[in-house]
Amino acid sequence: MAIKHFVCEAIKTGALCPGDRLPSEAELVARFGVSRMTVNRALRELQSAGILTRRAGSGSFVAEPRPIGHMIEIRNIADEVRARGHAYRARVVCNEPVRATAETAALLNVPAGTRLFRSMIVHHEDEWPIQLEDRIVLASAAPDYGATDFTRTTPNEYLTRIAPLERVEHRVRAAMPDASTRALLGLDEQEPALIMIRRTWSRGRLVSHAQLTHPARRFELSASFSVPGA
Amino acid sequence: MAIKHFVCEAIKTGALCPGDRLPSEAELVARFGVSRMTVNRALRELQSAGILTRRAGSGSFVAEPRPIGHMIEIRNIADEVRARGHAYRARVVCNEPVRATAETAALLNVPAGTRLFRSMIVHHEDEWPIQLEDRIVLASAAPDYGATDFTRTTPNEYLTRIAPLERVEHRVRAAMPDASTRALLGLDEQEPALIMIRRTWSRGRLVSHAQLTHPARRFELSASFSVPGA
DNA sequence: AAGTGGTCTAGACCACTCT
DNA sequence: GAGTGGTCTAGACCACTTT
Repeated sequence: MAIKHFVCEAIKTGALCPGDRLPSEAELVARFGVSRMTVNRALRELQSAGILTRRAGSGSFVAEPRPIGHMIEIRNIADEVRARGHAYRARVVCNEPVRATAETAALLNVPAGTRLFRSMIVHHEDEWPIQLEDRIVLASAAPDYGATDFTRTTPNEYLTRIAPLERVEHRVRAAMPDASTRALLGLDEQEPALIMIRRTWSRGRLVSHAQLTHPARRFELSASFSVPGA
Repeated sequence: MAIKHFVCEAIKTGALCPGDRLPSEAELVARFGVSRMTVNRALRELQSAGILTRRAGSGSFVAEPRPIGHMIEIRNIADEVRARGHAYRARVVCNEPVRATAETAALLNVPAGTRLFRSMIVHHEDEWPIQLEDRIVLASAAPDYGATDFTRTTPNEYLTRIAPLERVEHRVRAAMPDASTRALLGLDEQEPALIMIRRTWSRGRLVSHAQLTHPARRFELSASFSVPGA
């Protein structure tokens, strides 16, 4: 439908930004020469897709960037910690431009030698390490990644802000961490870790690969959802 | 809206079952005394919610039981194994009626003494144990649970068939398994396990609590989703 | 008071499926 | 060919928000 396409394109190209008001139904009726029911349906469907918010008496607005967390509640770890009433602190072990090696190239599905950033960050809850984040990022998709202060903003926050998130994939497994990981997370020798591989796509490209290692004792991944319509 | 409510109630009460045909739009127009656009919108919204499937020229039908797996792909373990081209086999360690103890009562949020079923099943992929399923089920919600042959159908399959699934919750963590679990899964002493707690609700009640233990080496939980509209 | 979206009506034309 | 859903029109009344 022409109207949905028009609105989606305007959002993609940036002509319409989150919070912006759309033309009213009446204006779109005039502009596209269709009936109001048609305009109304188009906008209603975009609303139910989470792309617009609408308020009777007020107008239709481009929705804020989508909340990812509905399905797998791995949101912003800093917010999560603070929501529990604890202090959040991050220690940036490294954050530097690198060239893709054979292994990292395979992880991001790019040629060896591609410019990447590699960061390792230990996230703390009240001084307790709760996550080691080992991430590689496509430099062309996030040119300022290396200059970002990740004690103030998390990589995930940064990436979702600069690049529209299209797809996320999580894989979770348990493993015994290696010695250096144990040291960074302050783990006992016998303690297993919950490892999540999180890959994100933007503008059709796989842009980031993160390995998130958690002490098993101090972490649980949860997902909960209702069956729609039931 | 009256029509959506009518259809949903008919499905909930069992008057309409998956695969059944609904009255045509014209019939609903006559029955409810509303215009066809109203009927059409109601049915279209139920379709987009995944409750109906519709085919032009043919009719509207109650959709098959919903695919749970979109968000967390823990589907039917038997199908998963077979999809990998391997043989699936289940060993039922126990499956018996029990009364809720203090602990199991707390897990299902029922009074102690409530009638339950308790089953323990080891799922195998080509003779390799890949999951220990330790489950308790509300007997009043699944009266035939104890008489079901779980070498032929999985508990999850059985439960989703007899009770409309309303809500699922998953919690995942890593842990070192105890000795009896190690024995059932054939694990080494040092091997961590990925433990998923899966709780399911039906008709407003928490009906099942399952602890699924997986050898970490042989298992990965994955979830992948696209951002709608992006 | 003017403008907005929310909802509904009565009618129309079409492509498709079923027989 | 009869019946189905897919889509659209032109008009209406309402509750709400904004000014």
